[in-house]
Amino acid sequence: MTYMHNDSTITGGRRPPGRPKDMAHLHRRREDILECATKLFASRGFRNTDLKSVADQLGVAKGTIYNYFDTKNDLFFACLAYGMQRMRASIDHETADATSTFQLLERGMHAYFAFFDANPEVVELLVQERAEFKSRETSTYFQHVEQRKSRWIEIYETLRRDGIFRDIPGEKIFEFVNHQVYGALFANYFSGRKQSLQELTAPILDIFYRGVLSEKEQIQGT
Amino acid sequence: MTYMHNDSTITGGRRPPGRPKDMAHLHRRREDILECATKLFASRGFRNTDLKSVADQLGVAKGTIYNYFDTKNDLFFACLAYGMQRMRASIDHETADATSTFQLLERGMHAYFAFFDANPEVVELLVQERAEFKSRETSTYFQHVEQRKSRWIEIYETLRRDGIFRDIPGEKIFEFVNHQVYGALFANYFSGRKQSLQELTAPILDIFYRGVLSEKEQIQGT
Amino acid sequence: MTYMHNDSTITGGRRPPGRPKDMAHLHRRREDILECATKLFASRGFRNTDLKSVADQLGVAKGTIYNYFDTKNDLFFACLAYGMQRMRASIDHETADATSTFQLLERGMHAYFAFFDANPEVVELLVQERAEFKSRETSTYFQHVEQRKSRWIEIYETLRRDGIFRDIPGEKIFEFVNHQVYGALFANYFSGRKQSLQELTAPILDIFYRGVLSEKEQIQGT
Amino acid sequence: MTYMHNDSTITGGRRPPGRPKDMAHLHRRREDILECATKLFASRGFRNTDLKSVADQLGVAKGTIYNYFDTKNDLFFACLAYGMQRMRASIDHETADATSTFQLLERGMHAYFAFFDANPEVVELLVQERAEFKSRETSTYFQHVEQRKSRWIEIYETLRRDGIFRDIPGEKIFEFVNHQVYGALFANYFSGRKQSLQELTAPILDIFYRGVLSEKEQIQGT
DNA sequence: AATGAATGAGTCTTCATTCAT
DNA sequence: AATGAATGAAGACTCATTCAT
Repeated sequence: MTYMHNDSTITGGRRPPGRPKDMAHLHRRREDILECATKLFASRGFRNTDLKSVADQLGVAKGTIYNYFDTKNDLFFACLAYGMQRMRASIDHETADATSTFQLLERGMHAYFAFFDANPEVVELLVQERAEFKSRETSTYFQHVEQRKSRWIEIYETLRRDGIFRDIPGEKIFEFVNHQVYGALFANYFSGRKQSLQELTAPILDIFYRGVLSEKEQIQGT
Repeated sequence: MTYMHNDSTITGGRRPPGRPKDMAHLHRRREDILECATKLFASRGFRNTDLKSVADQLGVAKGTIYNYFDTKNDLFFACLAYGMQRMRASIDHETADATSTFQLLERGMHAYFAFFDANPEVVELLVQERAEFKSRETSTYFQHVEQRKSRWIEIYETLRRDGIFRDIPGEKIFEFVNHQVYGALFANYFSGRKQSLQELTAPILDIFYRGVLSEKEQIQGT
Repeated sequence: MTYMHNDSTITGGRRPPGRPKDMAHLHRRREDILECATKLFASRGFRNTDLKSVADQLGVAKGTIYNYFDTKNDLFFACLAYGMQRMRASIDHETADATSTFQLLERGMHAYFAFFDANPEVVELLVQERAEFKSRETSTYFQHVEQRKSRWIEIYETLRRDGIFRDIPGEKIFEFVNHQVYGALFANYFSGRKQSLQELTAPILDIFYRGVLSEKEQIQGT
Repeated sequence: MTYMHNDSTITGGRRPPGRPKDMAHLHRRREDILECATKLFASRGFRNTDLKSVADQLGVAKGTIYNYFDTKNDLFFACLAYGMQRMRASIDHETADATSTFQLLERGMHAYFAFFDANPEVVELLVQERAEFKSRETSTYFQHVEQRKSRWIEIYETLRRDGIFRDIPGEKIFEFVNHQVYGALFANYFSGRKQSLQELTAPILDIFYRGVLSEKEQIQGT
């Protein structure tokens, strides 16, 4: 049942003339193109990838890609959006049933790292975006960050009010965490070492919660 | 037209007899090209910057650039090296007379941030490098990081041995700090907000040393 | 969506039994395509009109057009032929019952101008033909002219023999008239002024018959 | 003396560095391109001429053309302007020392026809312009016509005031003449017959001045 | 050393045409 | 008969690089 015919026996109306559209096929092909293009953009860079090579890789003609995306730029932005959407879905899914704030933070960070461990191309796409499209005021990634920002700040402020966190503005904490995961992400893929990010979750949270100073020093430092 | 320097103000002395072979001029022009190219590569991106525009901006012919650099790629890598060299010099200068480990860490981070506050183009160059030259195994920046790595790890290990730092491997700490400053750097310039990085030094170190948990919580957590 | 005609209003009668083989529909659709294509070719130019836009305008798929015309070129030539045929029909109709030579000339010129006042697209088609299909030895329009030529020359020769026209070869007169109407036609539409051509009939004939010189001068000039 | 060096012995100033510009060469090459492109645009049509073929014909690389003209459209308009400029120069030259109005009219018409006899490509360019660039409100040719219009109308009005021409508005006469020459021009080249236009001058003026009706008829018609 | 005209390989994009359904 | 996704040849334009002067 891969075909989605207009079933005249159900609609009772007249069947439109001509070959019916195979929506499933269209949708699948669109995603094939996105996935293939994402991989090539990521591995060679946006400017070093010509659509001919995307088409070749897919086993279709160059013109076919233009049936799905108007320009090379459009295709790129669609890849970006597709990647970010998958990232959000992945994180949301993993954090959906967290029962405590600490669990939420841990699962969120873990899901974030896990996603990029599994989809390193998406990081490359973010880099490509900033490299090629300087005119765009904010990057796609930061639009995502801004969306989540207030929610996290609220969480941190609550922990602070409850005496669980020290007296540090929620925004500062957010920034700290944000920089840490962002730095881990980019450092890892920029450096060319393809080590696991997920494993960083525990050590990061340890230092984040307790700092590096020994108990003795912390007391003295007060 | 800014490249017509009065060389005597630089050499300060009389011209030697015979054919001058004006090395100062050559050197100065080389740097002019590097600075101009850096700005353009940073603001428009490597691929969106053609050498004609670099030449125009300098008030020089395109061919002249080829007298100083063999290819566009070479020019780019020279810009990168020039930027990194200035970064190293700047940090080294600021940290030269630190009297304690804590001071070294603070001054180092501050100098690092201060440099990029003053030279944001260099960050862009690092991004451009990863975007365009995927083949290069490690980025210029990470070559720098690797150079300094062992020195910092040693410092952290000493602090750990002396009971000043908790029992965390020096490498983990190094990674944490590294990710933090790297994340701050990129997050700031990627996001398009051109806020000051220097101001981050204190809050970062505060959390880095003491963590976010309140005293009460830290004891309970033990 | 204007192509869905109620065929019964055209045939006026009941559908014959058996497979209808709806010829009227086919014929009507062919003309719809011709009219739509004519308009687009005329307003955008042959090369700037893609068949997709013709199909879109008709509310039909691109492939449908290929059921009626083999190639884009064929479609264009069919538009041209359709326009010329309508022109001939229009002129023939208007001049059918002329009772004198002078009336024939006047009505013919008027009908000619009236047709192009009402169907300016046809002029554009003639221009497009010469612009794109240089290889064709003679243009469609001149095939038409050649057809009528001998008839007019005969008329002019008769008037000359009868002493009504001066002693000028019929061919020269034909050429003069031809150039005048042709020039008026193109000048008008090329210039972008969409003024009425019909109104030119009287002033043209006046000068054509009597010249511009005053009586006194004509006598002197003899 | 084909080179135009900056002669330091004359200017007394410093010679600018680098290879001096050879203005004569640049100018000559520009014209070579214009002439070659004009011929190809005229013989194949604008859309059927790719710049590669222009370059090949000239024995230069495609890129060279782009050093002289920014786009294919620009090149086309430059060809058009170049042709019109030569036309104006030619007519002006031939009519410069006309001693009477009649002589001016005759020489003007003759020069006009002679130019297009010698440069039929220019007509084709005018056709191409209307075929491809419909958006342009008025064609290059009609801009020329408008420029000359008032001058001719004045001449016709004077002849009318002096009783040499009949009582016909100068504008009507201008239009008549304009249509006649324009029609002759286009009819000739559209028809594919490459007959001489110059020879039309006399018969045209004959009918224009005296009309086709015999003396007898003219008197009766009054 | 400096100049800048010339080069031509490399790419994006368009669109007439085909054909399976 | 109608549909519209797929095709791929064609062509405009860019720009790093060369080299004669």
